[in-house]
Amino acid sequence: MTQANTPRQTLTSATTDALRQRILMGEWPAGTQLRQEALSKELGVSRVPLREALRQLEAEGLVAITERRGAVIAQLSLPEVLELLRVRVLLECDMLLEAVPRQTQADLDAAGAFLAQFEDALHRRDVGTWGILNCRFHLALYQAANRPQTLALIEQLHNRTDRYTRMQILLTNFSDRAHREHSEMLELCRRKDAVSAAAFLRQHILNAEEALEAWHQTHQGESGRGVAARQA
Amino acid sequence: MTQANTPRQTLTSATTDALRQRILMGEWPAGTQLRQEALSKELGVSRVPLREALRQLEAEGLVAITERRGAVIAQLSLPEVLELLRVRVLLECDMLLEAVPRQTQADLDAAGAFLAQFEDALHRRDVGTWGILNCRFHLALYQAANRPQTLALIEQLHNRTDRYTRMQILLTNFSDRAHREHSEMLELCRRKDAVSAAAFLRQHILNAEEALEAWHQTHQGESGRGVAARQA
DNA sequence: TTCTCAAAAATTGAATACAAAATTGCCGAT
DNA sequence: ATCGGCAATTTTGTATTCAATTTTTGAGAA
Repeated sequence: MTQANTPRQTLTSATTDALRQRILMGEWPAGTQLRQEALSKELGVSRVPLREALRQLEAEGLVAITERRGAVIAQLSLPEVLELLRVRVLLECDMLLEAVPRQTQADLDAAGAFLAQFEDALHRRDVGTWGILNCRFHLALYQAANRPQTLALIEQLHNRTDRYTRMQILLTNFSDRAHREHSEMLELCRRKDAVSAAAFLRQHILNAEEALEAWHQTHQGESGRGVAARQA
Repeated sequence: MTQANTPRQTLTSATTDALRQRILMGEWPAGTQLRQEALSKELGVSRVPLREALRQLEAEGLVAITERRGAVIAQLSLPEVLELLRVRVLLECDMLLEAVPRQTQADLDAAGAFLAQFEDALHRRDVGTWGILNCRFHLALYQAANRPQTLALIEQLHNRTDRYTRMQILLTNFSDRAHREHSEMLELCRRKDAVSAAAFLRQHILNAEEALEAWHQTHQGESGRGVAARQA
């Protein structure tokens, strides 16, 4: 469609990106089997680049490959999600502390733009887009810290956890609260109050953590091993 | 050799493990081209599993794949190494604080065993083994925290950074100092002094960071873009 | 009916062969 | 000596084929 004849991007990379996008949009519930034959036919590629893409996504933690049993959408238990959220608290607070003093007007505007789109997706109840914008907003805030490696790590952590926080927020109608917290965080950044912003960010992630834990308490044993049973 | 006829492990996994091991042992300097044809022939596998292995190692940050130019051993600039070391400080200190109160005698003995092997490799000047044992020792200390996901993240960070800290320690003859610091850390864990142990760990990583930075100051412009020119 | 076990079907893993696209290096012309 | 272009190497992608393993199906027995 875009560049049928001259593939500037390798098929493997394009396949990886397409799959990652669709996984992040929540197209498949956790635990879904990804059949090589069916997927490769659907994407219009052969099995070789598809398998390379699956390997890459496995290393990113988005799919799980069991030998001779193929790939499934990665599934995290509640303790595992809590672990990763805790790592996010550590990394993101540290990043924000360094980013705030360096943030230019353009940085703040970029984050603000995501916040606006965010609100829009919220009203349309477009959960997939909502999750992706949530990640983009956070990353935009940390951009000014000028630490690309750490930023990439944080992005991967978001990719692995957003599925769960998103679901939690959808089911508990915490979307308004999350949006208000985001606005408040951006406002603190505008005021160059790095310490308060980091403290707020910490609480923001811990809130999601607690809500996820509480939801799991009341719904335990309802689904399989994983946190999420089905979605969308 | 071990199981020629019945490969319980798939070739892709075996290839990934073998390549990771050799990369961590420092067999190839950073930036080395990995030719698919040559490597697959050397490992006795076809190109398909080799390419899947390279994709996986790319996602782990050990090799870098440029489209249509193939794979090279990953190369980090000094700022990038410093970034990752800083992430390590955050994660490892947090882990150690949680691990120390839960450490059993068996945990401490396991770490101690690595320390002994460590000393041995040091006297043999076996830098590759030294680096791997360094990682194992650290991971053994965090085992009791019972946070497998975080542990896996820390292991990946070690895999990406050890090449550089190892080189720095080799070139500056800091190996004795590193060993003394490790012994001291283990002793603090034995005394259940988590706070001191974490503070010591923090300083331990920051020491490596500073030495790396100082070495780079005096040797700047000597090699290419990366921190390391050649090795072993 | 339900359970168990064996055969069949489906799926994954891997090798090989072949084609196409891009990069690299080399060679000659200006 | 530098620039442009051609050829060789290398990477990338597809198709085909086959082996090994898992999953499903189905028949027979309790």
